[in-house]
Amino acid sequence: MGIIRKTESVEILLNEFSEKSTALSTVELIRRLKRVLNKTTIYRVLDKLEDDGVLHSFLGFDGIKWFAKCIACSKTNHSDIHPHFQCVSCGKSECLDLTIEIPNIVNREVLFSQLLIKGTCNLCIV
Amino acid sequence: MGIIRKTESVEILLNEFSEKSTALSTVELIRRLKRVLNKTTIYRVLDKLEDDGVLHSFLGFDGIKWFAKCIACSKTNHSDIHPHFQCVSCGKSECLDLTIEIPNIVNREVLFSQLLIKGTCNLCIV
DNA sequence: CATGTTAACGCAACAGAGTTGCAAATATAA
DNA sequence: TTATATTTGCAACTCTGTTGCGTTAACATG
Repeated sequence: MGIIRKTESVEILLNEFSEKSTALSTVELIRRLKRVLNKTTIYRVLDKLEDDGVLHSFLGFDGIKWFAKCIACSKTNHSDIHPHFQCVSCGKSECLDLTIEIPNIVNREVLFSQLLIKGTCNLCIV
Repeated sequence: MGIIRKTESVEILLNEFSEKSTALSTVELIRRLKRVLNKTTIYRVLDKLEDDGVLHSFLGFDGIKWFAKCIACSKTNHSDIHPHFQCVSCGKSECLDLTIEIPNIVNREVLFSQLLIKGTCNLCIV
């Protein structure tokens, strides 16, 4: 896979991620762009952007897929092993600038890990 | 919610978890028990067992829900904050007997966290 | 600039996990 | 044993995500 052509769809989607640095769910993107892009296109472009190391993805607590900009990833190495935070109040997800260390586990080879933290975000704490 | 009656459905489902201590996915349980229990019943009983602190759940990398026995949970306090491991080869998930410390995050209140580790399990490492 | 090739798109239909409403069955208390 | 309230099965549905295919458009080449 990988991005080959610079199409309008790619531009539109990348534009959504350029403004804020919070993560966006597929559901939210489909809702926002339903007048402009077909949902199939959205899913396909997101997958390609992830393959290219432009975006990374994770699953929220509800099983919905979220995407966010990659900071130091390449096509071959997705190095965004940071935790993600999901707010129980407003539902927003965001990347956390933290490094977590995954301990070695006996008899098992660790390939990847995902830490998802549920809580209340800075805007929802009254 | 919570378990009120000791029904046959509850017994059948608990029996599935009594033999081994690995986690079971809803999909696997529905497949195993399709002759005996309706899938709606399976979902409902699993939810109740979780509410009662008998089982706990987590989402696998594919977004499918997994359940496993609780060790030290009560109705009001689900204390199974341990990592879960999912094998990329055989697909099995299991609880890891590790304690991970979630760092405090500025301006955010942490309520719950889930660490999911993807890798190769002891049986699939050749 | 015109044209051919091939990737990307839109649409519709589909797939799979999980939910809901309701009538029938069953556990439990009286 | 009977009354009552919970639980179950069924069917239909919701929602996220995927697939096949004909059409559109990006881009390289001449």
